Amino acid sequence: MENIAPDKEKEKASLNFIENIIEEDIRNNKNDGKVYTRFPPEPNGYLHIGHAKSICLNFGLAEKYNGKCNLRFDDTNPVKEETEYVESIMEDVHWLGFQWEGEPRYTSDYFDQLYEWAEMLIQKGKAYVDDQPAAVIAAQRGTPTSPGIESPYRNRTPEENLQLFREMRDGKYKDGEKVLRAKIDMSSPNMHMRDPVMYRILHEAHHRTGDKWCIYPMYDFAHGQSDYIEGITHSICTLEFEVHRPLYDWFLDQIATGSYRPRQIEFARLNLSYTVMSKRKLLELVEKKIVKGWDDPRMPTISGLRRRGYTPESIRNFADRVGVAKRDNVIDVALLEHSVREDLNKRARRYMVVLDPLKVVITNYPEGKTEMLETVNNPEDPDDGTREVPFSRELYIEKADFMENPPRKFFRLAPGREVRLKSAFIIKCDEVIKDEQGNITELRCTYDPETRSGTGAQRKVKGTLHWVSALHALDVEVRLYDRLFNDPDPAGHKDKDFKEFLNPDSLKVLQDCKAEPALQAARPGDHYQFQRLGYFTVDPDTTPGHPVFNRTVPLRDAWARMTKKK
RNA sequence: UGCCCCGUGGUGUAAUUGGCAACACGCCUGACUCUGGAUCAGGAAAGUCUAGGUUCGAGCCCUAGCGGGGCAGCCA
Repeated sequence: MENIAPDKEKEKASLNFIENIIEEDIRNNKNDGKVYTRFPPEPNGYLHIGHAKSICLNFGLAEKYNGKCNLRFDDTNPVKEETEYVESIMEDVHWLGFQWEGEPRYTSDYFDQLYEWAEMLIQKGKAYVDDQPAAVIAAQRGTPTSPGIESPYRNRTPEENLQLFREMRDGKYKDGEKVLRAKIDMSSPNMHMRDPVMYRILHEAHHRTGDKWCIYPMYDFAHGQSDYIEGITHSICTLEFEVHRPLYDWFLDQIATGSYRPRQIEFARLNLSYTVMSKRKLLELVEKKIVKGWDDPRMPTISGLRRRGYTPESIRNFADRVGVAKRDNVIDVALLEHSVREDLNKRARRYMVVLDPLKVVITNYPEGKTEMLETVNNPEDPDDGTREVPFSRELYIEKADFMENPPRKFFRLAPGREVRLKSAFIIKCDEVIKDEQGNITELRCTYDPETRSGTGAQRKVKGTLHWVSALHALDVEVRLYDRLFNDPDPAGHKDKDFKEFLNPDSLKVLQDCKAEPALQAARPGDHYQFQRLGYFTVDPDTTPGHPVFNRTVPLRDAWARMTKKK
């Protein structure tokens, strides 16, 4: 009775600060105790791992609290937005494993309503049309440490404002000639309250509304209202919007009729070491052809990670582990890498592929003979069965698995030494063949027929190598990726451009790799572990006669760590 | 020299809301292994930015500093 499972009690995981807020809101029956979130990207670029954190957060919270989550495209700026991006965003959210409530929403769907609210504010004397150019308005806004001054147009009558605003809408003015501003407080300590712009003139076709509008609402006059229209209860965004919150609330107070209010909550965006995360910088990498596209496997975009071989599960686990808080952070890429290894270790089949081949001839093995050896598909998953791999007289092993003068603790092949060939036999190196320049071109070995795998052979050797039968080998291309930047924080240097830290060796293409024949069946998106090397996935560049693999992440490598230390 | 936010091992996140710092990654040992992977066992690593205060007791509360970040788009 005294020691009954105290552990079970502790199992309730601790909550992050947003969950604490939500649970308190539920306890207080705020907004009828409902939880409704949304993921609101602007369709002006591809989603990256930072968005993945936000997606997991918003959709995850909805799931956890039996709520709903919308996907909403925040498309208030037609000059930057495109349908291409809308599509990639939907694909990425789905791929991560989430389904939004109903149809995707668009802020542009609310343009009529927003316009009505704008007229309402004008009539209430809380908004006015300003004729001044942008530079003048900016100057009048003051600075963070000094108050602004009021526009000479600030006290136009509602009637005049209404007429001017309608003329703006009707296309009577050119871009920049007039704006609609909220009449709040030019001396507010919060810059965003100094009569913020609500509408600007933009004679620009919108990807959804076409030419219907030539005035478009600003973010601040659209976001909270969109939340309100959709019944969002918890509007989660990143820290830089913290100072916008009073304005978010101010606009809502102008338009809301009942007691329902969405609540904005800010959290710290994700930063990853050895990469950049801003859309602007990622765009630059794409436009300057430093990478091959948004889905280049070196990019931190969701599409890049997908092509690199990351799984949705691994990214969701990563997002969980990263946590949610308000302090600035830089997550070690090692955590992301750990998340894929963990996932793929359980699921990926093991295959043998030699990246940098060295020929081995088994001199005591009959010429022309082939035997099929059974091997386990995945030792972590006994249900995944076995397959056969062909063995013959001539094989390839990894160049790095042989050394003529091996250091201590080198468990691989060397003159006179023995190793086990995975799922096959123990072989011994008898002779090293070299060309005139002294390069090793071939190894002559003998095998011990008594040591065939699976026969209960008792002999043990320290090393086990992967190998491929030369006769049966499939030629494949393998792309090895490394971090895109050499610096942990490439964007964090005051007077240096982030591109100065590009890693020149971030991509290495190997053309003559030798794979076991079973890999013939590999299809784009399949995940494999190449025995002793790492996890690899099939690239969409694959064509029938030419398989292409991307290395997702290498295996942890104790030997590499040992040698690096020296 | 205004306003807002933040400050816990190398990194990130916790600490039953005031009870004497935990989890994960990374790192180091060792065991095991037909992957130098995985797994298993163990270890080093913060005394919670600083200084005061309240309290029997403070990472949690108060005060003052210090440090980091954000805010002056007709971007989001």
